[in-house]
Amino acid sequence: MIEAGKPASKLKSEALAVLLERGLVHQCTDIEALDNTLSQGAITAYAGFDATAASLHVGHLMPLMTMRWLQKLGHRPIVVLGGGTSLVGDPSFRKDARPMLEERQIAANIASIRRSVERLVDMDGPDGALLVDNAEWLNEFRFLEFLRDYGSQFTVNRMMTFDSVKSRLEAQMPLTVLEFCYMMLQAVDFLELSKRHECRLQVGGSDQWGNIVNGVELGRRDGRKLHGLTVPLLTTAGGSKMGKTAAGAVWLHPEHLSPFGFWQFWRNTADADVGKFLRLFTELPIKEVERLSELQGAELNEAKKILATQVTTIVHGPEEALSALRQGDALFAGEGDILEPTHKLPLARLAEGLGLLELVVALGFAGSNGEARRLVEGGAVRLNNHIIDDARRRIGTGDLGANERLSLSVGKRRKALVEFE
RNA sequence: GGAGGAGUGCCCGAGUGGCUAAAGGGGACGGACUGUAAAUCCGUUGGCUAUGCCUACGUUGGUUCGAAUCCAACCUCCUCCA
Repeated sequence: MIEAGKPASKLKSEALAVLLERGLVHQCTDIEALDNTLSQGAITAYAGFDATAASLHVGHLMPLMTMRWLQKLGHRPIVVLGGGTSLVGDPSFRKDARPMLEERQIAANIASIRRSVERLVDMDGPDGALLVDNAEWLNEFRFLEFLRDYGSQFTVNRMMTFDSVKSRLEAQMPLTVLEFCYMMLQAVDFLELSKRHECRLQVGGSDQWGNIVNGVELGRRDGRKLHGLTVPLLTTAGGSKMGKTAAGAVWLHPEHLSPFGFWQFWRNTADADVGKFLRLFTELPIKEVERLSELQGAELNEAKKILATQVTTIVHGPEEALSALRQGDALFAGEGDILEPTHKLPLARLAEGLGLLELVVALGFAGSNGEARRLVEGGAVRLNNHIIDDARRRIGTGDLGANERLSLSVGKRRKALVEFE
């Protein structure tokens, strides 16, 4: 296995050297072969994402950053949104028997996700990044045809050797045919992309390893030399899976999480994670990353601000990042207020009479009235900078400050400026 | 195929008829302390139009004034034997 973050002086390709240096490489099907391929000229690489939600989240950022680096170094990224595979539904939570998504919903999700992807990779021009939906080809297959063309290329014997399958079987857990076949679909994706766009590299999370390897092998049987690369599974210094907060996932789409909220997430990084995150999620030179990581004590806070601003710039753009930085400073330097509205609500709602609890829930700071009530009774909620501990408090037009706004905070870190219009 | 054991809240796990919205721990959130960090300490941790009501201990029925707890069937997992 390759050690992430170690300098890779023996490598011929700049791209691989950078990815290794950044800590974006976990496993590779054949590192030397990939190095050769990358050093011989521009190639096309792809990373696939589920279209089950309307936004990607920070967990998707590592493969996306990998795509971004590859593009920066002259290669062409393809982002595949799994319109076809999402239709089948992720089978791993089978107990819920949740309804499989409808095509219309998936199409809406894809449109929404596209906007985030456009920021991370450059999709302009004939050599720009591509965004494709695997439903394009997966929907076209007919069952018998699929079995004959691809089913014949896979042996159950081989598929059983994959950890994802083996661990299930060893634990005597049920593994449905659907799940079992999922890796075939992903393998076919890789082959199709190879045929259609000369794609030669697939990048994914480490849980995708088996699926990726299957694609590489399917390609080989078709006379194609394909490569697979996985990014590490990212955990925080606290050992938990990264990217979840009280409010849920840290979304990339501004409608799901405001750029300021996004900035705050990075600003609150634990000391121990700062260096790792700067390396993985920013494009600062490694020397600068090292300098920043070595800051001690309270000085590290500056590094955290730089981290937050850099990542926010990549995901939301420089204006949003600067504005978030300013807001953070204003808010935490003193008794400052939020500068820009973070939420908008119709004025009519206020006229109808709006309960404080209702407002806290509407802003996403609590999942239910009960939770909001506990926060209020615990003295965590401030309205216009005054603690309100009366859960029955109602908000009226009299609470509005300048510009029809009011500020509301929950705890020290979650703040909103609500504009009524 | 046979025998036995298990399924509890976000996770782990106690509970074998009323005192159980369910011990304890983890996580998460809030408070204190700090540097918007960590560690530590304290509090909270099903929902609601709320001194009440509803939902919840694998599923569906049953016994009982009363069930997570007893019974039956089913589903799933584990262990041992074949």
